[in-house]
Amino acid sequence: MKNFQEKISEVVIRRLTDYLRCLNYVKQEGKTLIKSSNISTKCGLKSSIIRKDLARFGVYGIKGKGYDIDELIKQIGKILGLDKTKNVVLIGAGNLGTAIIKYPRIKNANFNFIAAFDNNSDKIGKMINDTQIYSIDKINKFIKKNKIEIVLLTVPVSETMKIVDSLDSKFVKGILNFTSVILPPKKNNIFIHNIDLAKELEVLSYCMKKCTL
Amino acid sequence: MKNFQEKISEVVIRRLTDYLRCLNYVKQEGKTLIKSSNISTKCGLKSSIIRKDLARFGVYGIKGKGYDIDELIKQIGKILGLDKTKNVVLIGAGNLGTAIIKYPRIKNANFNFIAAFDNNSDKIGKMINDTQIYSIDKINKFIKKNKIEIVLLTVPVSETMKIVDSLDSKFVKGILNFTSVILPPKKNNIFIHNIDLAKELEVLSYCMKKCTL
DNA sequence: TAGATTGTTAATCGATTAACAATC
DNA sequence: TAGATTGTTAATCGATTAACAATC
Repeated sequence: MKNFQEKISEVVIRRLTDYLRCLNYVKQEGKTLIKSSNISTKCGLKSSIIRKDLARFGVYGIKGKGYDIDELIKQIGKILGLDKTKNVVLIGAGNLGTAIIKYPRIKNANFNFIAAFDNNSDKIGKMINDTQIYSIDKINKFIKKNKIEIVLLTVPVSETMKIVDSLDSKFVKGILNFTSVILPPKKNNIFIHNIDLAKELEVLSYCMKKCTL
Repeated sequence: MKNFQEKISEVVIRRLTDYLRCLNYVKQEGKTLIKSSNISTKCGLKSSIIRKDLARFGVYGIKGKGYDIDELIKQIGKILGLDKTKNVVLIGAGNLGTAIIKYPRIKNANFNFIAAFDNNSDKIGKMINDTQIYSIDKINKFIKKNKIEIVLLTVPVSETMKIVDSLDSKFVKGILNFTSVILPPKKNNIFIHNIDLAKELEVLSYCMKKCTL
């Protein structure tokens, strides 16, 4: 794999995750080689951009044959940083938080929920799958002890800012924010990605409308 | 507003939803005018692209002053098709489905969950907020009667394909798919948007990694 | 009028595509 | 070797930006 300094845009990374999903699917069918044109059909992209994306990271196939599926999965995983298990914690063990912990694909992607936090005393001490719920007071102690870099935020709007500002940025490097509060892309040197469920509904709505114009 | 035939890309629409969120926020503060440079700071974009996006839809401001906030909210809402309340139904009243119905911003965006469907007899007949849960057997009858165009899908992986294929495409025009199953962007003439929670975690993970290279 | 911010242009930048020589 | 698919180029396409004349 190339030791790239080149700037890679987020769209490329998003495509890479699509390739990975496609590859895992095809692997299950028992195949060992895959053509770029095959990934192309499954992902709804042109085959040339797939070859280009891969070559950009120094990932190559076999001319006349295609790509080795296992090798490709391994390489893309490495690019995305999925080769090592990452411990993450969840703050807010409500419906959304519970759903995320149970979300099937997250475990496959090598993310491990080692703890959840909530301020509801009825929930503290309980489990969601294999993940225990702790009091939110313990959050920074836990983060420090376990060197947690990624936090998923699924708390009510009213709690969001307070919690974000309280997180120890010596350890936390990324927040996935599912609350309706729009946070800046970077704060206290922590990367923040906002996921806005309403936005997706708005975009879908527009796409449907555009079609009938 | 311009009667555009021009092709608008999805990135523009996503920005528009950001503007809308920003505008609603600023409106609460009691302001009536907003400068593009102001939206720009809040959304992390260049001011020129904001003016360009708006002008593309024939939405104009006042030179030397800025944009009228109320007018802008109205116009963007119209572009996105949020001016009329849209009835939507949810299939799968588990944790994720429940969380989505309770998601605060969705109501503001003029989407109305008029029903939820599930196959668990313990849930059927119960309510989530103001939304009643019905047996999934009744889904197509309900869709037909209420002319439902948008379906949110939060069912287990194993159920997904069966349900998608069963939906009456004479009425349903869009599916927001939260399951881990990746569906094609269009099927039976229904627009499908996939929301993959694991993907977002992968992308965040890469962004963090890139930064420390 | 003077000051400010828009609307629009032209330049730049980056991403996608088609095509084909290279080669398994 | 013949057939197939890659890796890469050059062309195209579209999106972003800086700059400034227009004008409230």
